[in-house]
Amino acid sequence: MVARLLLMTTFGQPATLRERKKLRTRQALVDTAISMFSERGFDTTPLDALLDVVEVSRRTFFRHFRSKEDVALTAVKQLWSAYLDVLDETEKSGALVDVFRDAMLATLDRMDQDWYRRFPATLRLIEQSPSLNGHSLQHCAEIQAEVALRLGGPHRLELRLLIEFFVATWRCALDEWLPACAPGELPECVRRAFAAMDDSMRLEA
Amino acid sequence: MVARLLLMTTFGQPATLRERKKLRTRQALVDTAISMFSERGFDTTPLDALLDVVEVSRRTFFRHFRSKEDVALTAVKQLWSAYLDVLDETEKSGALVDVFRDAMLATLDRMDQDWYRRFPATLRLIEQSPSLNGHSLQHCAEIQAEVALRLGGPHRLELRLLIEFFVATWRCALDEWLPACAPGELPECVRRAFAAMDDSMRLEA
DNA sequence: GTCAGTGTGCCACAGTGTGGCATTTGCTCT
DNA sequence: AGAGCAAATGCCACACTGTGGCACACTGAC
Repeated sequence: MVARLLLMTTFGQPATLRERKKLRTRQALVDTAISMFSERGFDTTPLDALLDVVEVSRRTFFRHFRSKEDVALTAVKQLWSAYLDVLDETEKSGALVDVFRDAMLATLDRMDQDWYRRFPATLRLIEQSPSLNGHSLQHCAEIQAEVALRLGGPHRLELRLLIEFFVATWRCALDEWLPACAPGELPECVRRAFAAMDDSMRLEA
Repeated sequence: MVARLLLMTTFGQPATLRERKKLRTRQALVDTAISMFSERGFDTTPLDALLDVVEVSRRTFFRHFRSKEDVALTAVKQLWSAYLDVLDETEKSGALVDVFRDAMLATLDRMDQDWYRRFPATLRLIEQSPSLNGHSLQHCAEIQAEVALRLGGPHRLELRLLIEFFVATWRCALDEWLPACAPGELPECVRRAFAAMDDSMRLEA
């Protein structure tokens, strides 16, 4: 059992037929969701419409995803999950801001082409739907707590602040990137945003 | 008509009986909501339970508040509304971070005793319920956009960053304050958090 | 082949939020 | 004071999301 789990997580393909089938329906749900929500709007597309297309019962959907928002935000969650992985592998030395920034750049480098197709669409959905925005922000908060844990507990005020600043800067970078959404330009947007942090603290009225 | 509106907004008491009555039921909803949610939990308290106690129909409730979360977050919204007022009255000079911080200190000084009773309870509700947390974060985002508007448009990357940092710092200050929640200590928490901003940027691994 | 485990479908239900329409209640003008 | 008007409210029905219970089907192990 342990060996099979390792097989699944190390290479992309799960060993058993059952698990592959499960992943197929999951993937179908994610893909169809993104495309239907993008076309008809998130709030104005009932979940049942998605389920009819994918031919999956509501009960099954909610065994795969916690909510309608959850399936729409899959790309975002994948990014942060990968980010935590990168952070675990990174040896931290020097300024923590740079560690956070470089880990994000490394993460962006890892994401595949399929992700770069879904992620901008997801950002547009978030922009358009308050409900998605709320869930997205809340997920960011959970990630922040996770990052704080990995760096020695949330007790230090300065550390908590820095992590908040990091995520805030990342969101600003996304806003700069969103209009064009050229995959190659995202790292540059991230670098620009992080470079602007110091100046922003010194802004005069 | 205009005169009456001015009367209402300038002094706390609206002129007409109708408007006072409206405010009474609104206030009853807010008070009862905070107390019921605090006692029985936000997610585990059906809206109908609240409506039965206040003796208000669902239809009426949703003419006063946009959602169940909305009524629970009244204290938070009051704070930010007052903050925007203070910001409008303030003449901005010197470092913008200080302007933001001082405006918040001035706002805290303005809030009345009733607010200081409800606000900590609201924070605990937010901490406990993911749904409330999401709505609260989204409201913060709306306020950020509003602040950016009042300072010359959201186009400047540095300005957007600074506003994000300000709100993030405020949230950290709240986290420091939350355990004790002594009204007099909140300004001190705010000052400490803002004082820690620079150090946080220089944190080493 | 049998049997356990698990993913799934179906049904019913609770809870939130909205639209339409009638009713009441406060306000205004004569 | 009384009639008319506008606003607030109540009531009913409905759409949508999310959950619990139970039965069925399929996969994998013995």
